[in-house]
Amino acid sequence: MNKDNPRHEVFGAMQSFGVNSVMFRNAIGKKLGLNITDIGCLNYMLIKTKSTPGELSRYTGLTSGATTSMLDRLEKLKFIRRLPNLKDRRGTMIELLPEARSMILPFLAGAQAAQQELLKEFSDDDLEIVTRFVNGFSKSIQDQADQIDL
Amino acid sequence: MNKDNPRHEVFGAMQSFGVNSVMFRNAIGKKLGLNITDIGCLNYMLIKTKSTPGELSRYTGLTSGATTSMLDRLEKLKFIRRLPNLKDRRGTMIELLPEARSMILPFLAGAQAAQQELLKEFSDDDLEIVTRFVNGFSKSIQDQADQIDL
DNA sequence: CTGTATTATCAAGATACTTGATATTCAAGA
DNA sequence: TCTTGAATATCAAGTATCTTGATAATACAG
Repeated sequence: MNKDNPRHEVFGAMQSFGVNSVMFRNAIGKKLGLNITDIGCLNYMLIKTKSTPGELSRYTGLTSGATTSMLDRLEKLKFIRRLPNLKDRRGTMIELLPEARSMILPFLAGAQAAQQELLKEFSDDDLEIVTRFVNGFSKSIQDQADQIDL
Repeated sequence: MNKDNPRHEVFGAMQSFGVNSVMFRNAIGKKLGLNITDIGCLNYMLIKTKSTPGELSRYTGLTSGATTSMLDRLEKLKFIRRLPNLKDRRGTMIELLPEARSMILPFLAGAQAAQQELLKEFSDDDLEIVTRFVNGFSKSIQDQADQIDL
């Protein structure tokens, strides 16, 4: 394992990104007066828009009981709402409310602007390479997570 | 904002990676019988090897009091140890114990193997592009996090 | 249909977190 | 040097959150 080999720097970059992502959402959570669990859930909802308690339970690592009370908090705060799940009458659909989205987006604006600038430094071919790598890397840890859960 | 534009797929890939990272470390934490906070801390320590309570407090989003008791737990479980901070006698250095590392690494092995395979599909030039993009993206959210904290 | 699994919720008890106070040390300036 | 204000980590008390185990409703497989 040669650490001077540029082929290994990319792993470090991915790790740093993971760390910075966490610190980023924690910073937003603190501003909104939310605990770490709740802002983690909202971060996920911001990406997925719709989800279910079961899925959120798997993402957050919480038990189903804790997930219920997390959703109770977020519902009371008008960040999400529960809807009937038409595909499974036992279940519930969780929806991020538009007002919640507009409450969070301002915190992302600066980063998004910087990301648009970053994009200009790369060709379409470049970005195809990046996407392919990141998706591959992402899959490697997703497969491993599934393996561990089995 | 054209969603069919491949220039936007790369953002989705980064988001998915962030989500998968969280689920990955939660899966490992569950196997080790650790709570979400503690596995988050260990994940960070696995990257940094050495840290301080203050730094871990900023990463986890915990207050200093909660950080102290988190470190008490991890110290009792022999995952970390506290050492005197030679550069600041108020402070403490936190060190990941080698035994802890060897306890966690087996869970990463499968993913690391897949990542080595992935690496083969990319040239050095490709990887330089990926690294540059990921670092730039990482910086965009780090800067924004700093901005929010101020 | 019948039995088993899955989904989400609830209540009680266990765990972890926040707040505010404290002691120590640092860093800057008189 | 000596003083002052800030930063480090810890602790104890009170609060918030989480886990566990039980429950009801529905899905799904045989």
